Amino acid sequence: VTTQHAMSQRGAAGETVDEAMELIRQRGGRSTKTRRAVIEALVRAAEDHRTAEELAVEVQSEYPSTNESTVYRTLELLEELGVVSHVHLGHGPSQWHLRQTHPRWYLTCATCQKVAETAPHVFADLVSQVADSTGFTLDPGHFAVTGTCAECAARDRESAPEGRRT
Amino acid sequence: VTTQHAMSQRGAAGETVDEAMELIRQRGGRSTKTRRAVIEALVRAAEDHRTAEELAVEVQSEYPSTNESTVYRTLELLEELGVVSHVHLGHGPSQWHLRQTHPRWYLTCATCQKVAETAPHVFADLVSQVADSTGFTLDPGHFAVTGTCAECAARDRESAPEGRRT
DNA sequence: GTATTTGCAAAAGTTTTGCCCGTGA
DNA sequence: TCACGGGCAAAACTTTTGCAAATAC
Repeated sequence: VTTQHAMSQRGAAGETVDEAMELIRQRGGRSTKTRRAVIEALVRAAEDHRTAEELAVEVQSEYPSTNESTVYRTLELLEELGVVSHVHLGHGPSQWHLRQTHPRWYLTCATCQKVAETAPHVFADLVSQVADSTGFTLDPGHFAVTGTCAECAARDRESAPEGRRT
Repeated sequence: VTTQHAMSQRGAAGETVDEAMELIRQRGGRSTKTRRAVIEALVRAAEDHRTAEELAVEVQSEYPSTNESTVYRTLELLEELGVVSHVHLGHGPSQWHLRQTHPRWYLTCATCQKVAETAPHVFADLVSQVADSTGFTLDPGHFAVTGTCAECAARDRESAPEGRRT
């Protein structure tokens, strides 16, 4: 799930953190070590995702008393500020990441749980067609689209061409 | 969320139920009143969705002692048999329905929770492009795609053109 | 100094599991 | 008969909430 061009979110890594803290302050919030540590952990994750629990563990390595509920509250705040987003990749917990400048679609294999991302242009026509026919503006990255990856499809084709599990 | 052509799943309503019970028996399972009642409730739901809890309430009106865990176990069994599917329309509980012969995509408005369905042809190009570029066979109906409906987009445009909530 | 954040503990919401009795074939 | 299914209670898992103590400004 990791790709290239790691942290070109909005300048260098440190900038992202400082800008986020600045946004919090502008909004009347306070700049705390825990909040900064959560953002830093997400910057380190780069193009990867992290669950709230994983972030809590990471933050705790620096500030051991950090509670998971604080991480949840911080993520909620950062999401309101547009700094982070969460995506549902499957049946497990939400996955968090810095908000991307280029939205993407996530595909998860219903059989092996592998996650693939797709280039935005693949969806461009779809987005405009849906907008025209239904008035909906699609927000691609919030729920993954499930499917079956090439390998699992090949394997399934041999054994049981019946039923469908997810 | 209800549309026309109610129960043309595979023949008439009763047939669907009998066929499902037959599948259960073929597999070595037993034909019980509770299992039949769950399928009947889904047939009555037609094109609509039901949560496990809603199904439990409905079944309990006929068999009051029915437990929710039995409904979950029945749904799991029926899903393995390919009779029913569940879809995640948003952050709430799974939504269940008879497996459709025509798969569809669900769009949920992240702001007002409204659910729209789209004609499959809108996604046809997407499905083949994704297959070509990634090898994934998309299974459209398992996770809804979120977005913003026309009304909510209009309302948002007036007040806060900033941030993004979901 | 005081409003905001945090840790802690408990609860909420959905789904799963263990166990033992009841039921279908 | 006897393996399978169901009721019940408890647990698992993720997330939210209330409250008092700690912290930022």
